[in-house]
Amino acid sequence: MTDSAKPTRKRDGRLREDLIDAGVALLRDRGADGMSLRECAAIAGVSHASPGYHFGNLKGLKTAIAARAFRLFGDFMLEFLAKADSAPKSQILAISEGYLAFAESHKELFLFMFSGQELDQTDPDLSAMSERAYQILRDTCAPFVKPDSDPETVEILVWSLVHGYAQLMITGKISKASPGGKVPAYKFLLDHLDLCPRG
Amino acid sequence: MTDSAKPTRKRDGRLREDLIDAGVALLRDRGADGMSLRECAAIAGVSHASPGYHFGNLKGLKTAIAARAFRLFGDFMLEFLAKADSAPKSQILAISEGYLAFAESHKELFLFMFSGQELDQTDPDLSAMSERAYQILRDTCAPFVKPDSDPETVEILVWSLVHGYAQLMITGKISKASPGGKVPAYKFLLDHLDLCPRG
DNA sequence: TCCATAACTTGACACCGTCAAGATACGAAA
DNA sequence: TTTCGTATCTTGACGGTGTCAAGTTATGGA
Repeated sequence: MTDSAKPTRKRDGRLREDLIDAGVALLRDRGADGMSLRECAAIAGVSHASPGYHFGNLKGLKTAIAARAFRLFGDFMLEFLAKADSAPKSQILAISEGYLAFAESHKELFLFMFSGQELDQTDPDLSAMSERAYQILRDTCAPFVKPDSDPETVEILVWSLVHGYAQLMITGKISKASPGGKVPAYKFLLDHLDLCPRG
Repeated sequence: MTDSAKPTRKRDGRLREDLIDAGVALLRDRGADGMSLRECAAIAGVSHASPGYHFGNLKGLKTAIAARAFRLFGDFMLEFLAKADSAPKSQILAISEGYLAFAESHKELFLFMFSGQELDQTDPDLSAMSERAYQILRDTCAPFVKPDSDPETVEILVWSLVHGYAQLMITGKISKASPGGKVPAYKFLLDHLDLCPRG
């Protein structure tokens, strides 16, 4: 027997991923308001009520899309981390570069994730992927946390700066990029944070 | 004759404000997805197509709501500025307190403004009100801009920190408030910014 | 008095999310 | 091999939504 209640019919569970793919594509092409269960169904080539079966409701599909987005988001940061040297400051810069690269190359997803959409915050996939992303930040900030200090302070400092920069960047409010592009501009900002690794 | 094409009929232009009021109320009570042209019309006591006449389409109403929100947002910052002493650092803290007070007391509006909603960015009201809000930040940051430096650097630093903090605060991601509440916690963060007023 | 027009209504249309009910196909059981 | 249970998907319906066209009403000016 199969070892669990895994889907066994028709598309063998492939449809769920296809529907998320369709949702991501619609999000990219038409924005959050242009995505609908029925349009996703049409793109995936199934009937209009099929997404409802798999995701319960629109909120369910949006939650699945957000989970996928957070996974990709974490992947970006890990990828840049792996390419950087191990000095704490370099690592901070690396996750920031990953953060900004994701925001720029997946603008719609980035806005969607942080736009206060109605999502099912109890969904295990979504919470696992967003926890994972936050843990990457937490780990990278750890060397800067002073022994008897709250880790949250450093985390909020770094997160706020990079997130704010990303938001201003993708909404076009950062007009004049520094010579050398946006990452050098961000690095310049980062130098204004009072951060020093302990020990 | 009247001096322009000002509204002269029936509700004498009061309806437009009533519809925005209704939209703000719906936004507060049911979130962005719970607001509709038809529901606003019902609350204001007019027919379902009346909002379309005044705002063109849903995007138009959302734009008008965002403009109102930015005005209120600026008012908050100005109010806190007026109560603070004139030392540059105190002024920075004051607009930050206004920023955080607005985010906390008008959470739905705050999320709406910065959620990448489809808004008509060419709308004169919206751009005037968001420009005004940004100008308050700009003016307050001015004393910290070094003579041959880009003002944007300080502005992005301050804005990112307070905006990131606000976002984390209202989405419940800042768990343990410092003793004394959230503003002292923010002030503690602010001290980690490498800011010093020029001569 | 008449008229142009702003302000609003009515009615229609396509699209949407959601639900109930039916169809289908496959693994397991006999 | 036949039967059966169930996961998967379809069909059809419902009320709600944005938007448009056309009609109505009221008012200030000619």
